[in-house]
Amino acid sequence: MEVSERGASGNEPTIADVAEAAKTSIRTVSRVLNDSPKVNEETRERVKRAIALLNFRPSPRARALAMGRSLLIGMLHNDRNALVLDTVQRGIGGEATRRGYELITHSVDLGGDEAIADVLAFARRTRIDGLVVLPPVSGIIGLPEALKAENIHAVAVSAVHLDGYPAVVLSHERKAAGDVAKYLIELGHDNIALINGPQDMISARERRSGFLEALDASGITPAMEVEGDYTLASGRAAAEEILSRTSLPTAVFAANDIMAAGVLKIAAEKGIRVPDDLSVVGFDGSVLAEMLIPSLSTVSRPFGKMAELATSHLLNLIEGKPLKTDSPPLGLTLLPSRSSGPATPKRHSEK
Amino acid sequence: MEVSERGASGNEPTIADVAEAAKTSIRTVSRVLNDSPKVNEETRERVKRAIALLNFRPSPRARALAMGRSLLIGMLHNDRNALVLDTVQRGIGGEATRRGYELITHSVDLGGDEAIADVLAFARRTRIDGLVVLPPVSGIIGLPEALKAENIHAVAVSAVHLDGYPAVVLSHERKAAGDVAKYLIELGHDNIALINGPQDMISARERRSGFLEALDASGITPAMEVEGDYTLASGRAAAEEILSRTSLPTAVFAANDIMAAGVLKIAAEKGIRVPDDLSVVGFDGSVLAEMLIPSLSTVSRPFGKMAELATSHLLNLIEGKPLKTDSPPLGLTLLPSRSSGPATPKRHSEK
DNA sequence: AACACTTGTGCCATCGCTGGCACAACATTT
DNA sequence: AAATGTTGTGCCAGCGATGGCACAAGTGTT
Repeated sequence: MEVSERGASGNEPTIADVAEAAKTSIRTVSRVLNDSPKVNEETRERVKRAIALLNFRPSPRARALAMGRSLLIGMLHNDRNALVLDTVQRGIGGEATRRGYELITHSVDLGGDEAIADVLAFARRTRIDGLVVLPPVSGIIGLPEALKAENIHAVAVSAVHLDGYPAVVLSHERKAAGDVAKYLIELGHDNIALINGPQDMISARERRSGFLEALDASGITPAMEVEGDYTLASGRAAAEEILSRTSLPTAVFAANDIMAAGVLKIAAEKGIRVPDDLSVVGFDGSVLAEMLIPSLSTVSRPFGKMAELATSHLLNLIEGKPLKTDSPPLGLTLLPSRSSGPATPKRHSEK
Repeated sequence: MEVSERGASGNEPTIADVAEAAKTSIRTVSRVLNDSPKVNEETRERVKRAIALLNFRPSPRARALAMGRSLLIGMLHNDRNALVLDTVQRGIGGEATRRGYELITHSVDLGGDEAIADVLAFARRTRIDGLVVLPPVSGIIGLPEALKAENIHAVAVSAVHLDGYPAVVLSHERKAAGDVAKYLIELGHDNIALINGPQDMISARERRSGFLEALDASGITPAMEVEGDYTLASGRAAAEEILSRTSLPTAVFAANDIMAAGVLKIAAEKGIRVPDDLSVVGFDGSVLAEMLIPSLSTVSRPFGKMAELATSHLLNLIEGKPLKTDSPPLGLTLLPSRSSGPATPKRHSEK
């Protein structure tokens, strides 16, 4: 009776109210909520009607406390430019919600040993059940071990397989970068400059070596290599360096779209026509690509799908279900656009 | 004793372990955790040492259950504000964490009546203590009333005061749009086209009327107005329409940076030089602005600060503290760049 | 010396749910 | 007819914290 009074007092209905309304016990209602098979069909229906009638939703906090889990997962990211964050967050959040979890995001400042401590503090404070680790955070060395030591489930998205994580959703950036090289070679380019990403990041190294290997397979040596840090300023600086020489390359591959944007800017300033005098290809497939002039040829990555897949793995891990990592790897796609074209002989060329 | 055994078994320490280690009661430890004044200084120190020794962190779930709150706040995002998501999330998350809350994100699809139902379902499901509502979601009509009916605290960020929300952090977009108009007028422009945002959105209406009022104050009538929907495609379409006429405007004001990017693209295609033949100004101050060619003149908004302020208000509301809405409104800043310049007489002009 | 405060502390119930176990009711085997 | 499943159901004890209340000890008042 006290129970019914509480329920009627304007607060949220509780499982006890449902039990009373369905004329059964709290335990049975709980079984219905958790899809336990040991419930009579008729009883189950009665309970479901009561739930619908009262518009009852179980308290996640109480469930979490009783189950010894938080029903919360975390996501680690670092994307100051936020070109993909929304998409990724939708992917993770959607899958999490579907399976009864909620998402807490945490942005990590890279660099320094503090990053790991920061992540651990976040995980302990929130008591999340698991963590989806996105690039470039997944590249932090020692993080999977630190997480394992604290018994925190984690699944990573990365360009290469990472030891330490129980599951990694791979983004075959090496291959995709090779595809870019082949594409440029087919267009007749053999005088190609690279603007690499920071080489302490795994994905940046992959993009570089994939590109170089493909060049090498055609017997081509890059005209020049410059390292940037994925920012616009570094793309501009690299382009200044590359485009100030007397002998210009006919193509530039920048390891991300933002640096490619820098190249386009410098080329425009110097009166170098893209793609007539210079082909430019980026990497990321970000929303930026089609906003640039000319539209940037780039490689699109299915971030959303990858994030969703990683989340699915993570939840299986948390719930002790088999990981089924047999799903085919998601491919990256070269999206040729207006910033790249056939190589043409130039005034400056030796030949 | 059972308690200590449990504590020693490798699990997280609980408040009972701390109480035992500090040779006091659970209740007193709880008081220390909650900064209750009724604790002897010496006892408090002893408890604090025990907490540090055991590396104890109270379980948010258990606290939440006992306090009848979730200690969670929600944030609604949408792909329309994808470019600022990271900044906004940092602002909200930082303030929330500082005050003992965590942030749960939820993406909302605009359009349709489902949006409101979706938000309510999210709020009920998660039992969040409050909601920070950002544009464009804050523009949904009827949302504050729906939230109030469900007793969900909410604070909005918006371009205009919104009835229904107990607190609104204002972004003076009307004034800022007026500043853009004055800026263009000072540069000598009097033949100006507008690409407005979708007029069912409050901020888009504010930007439009602020701009038009300032033009009017100088006795200028816009050469043309086209409505877009804040996407690149709509910016392109609008630009096609505006720049295909025989008499070109000398300046275009696009209601957001993405549409302005579309204008730059069409202008480039048509051989219209920016800023020599045409000045272009956007709105948002997004990362995009400096990546475009030429760098886009735009209006920057302090999203991060606004989000943080909104969060602070929200938490005060939740905790029953006074709202102190006396803080000075945060200003938007016109950032002139390379895409705008003095008006010059043109071949096509009548004059 | 008796009374009323103030200050600090601890016991117990409670938040809303799940897990373990007992057990009633009925069907199936020996 | 007794022994043994098989289902479905309910009771009770947690999960880890907070809130209300009682109360011991120290201080100040008549």
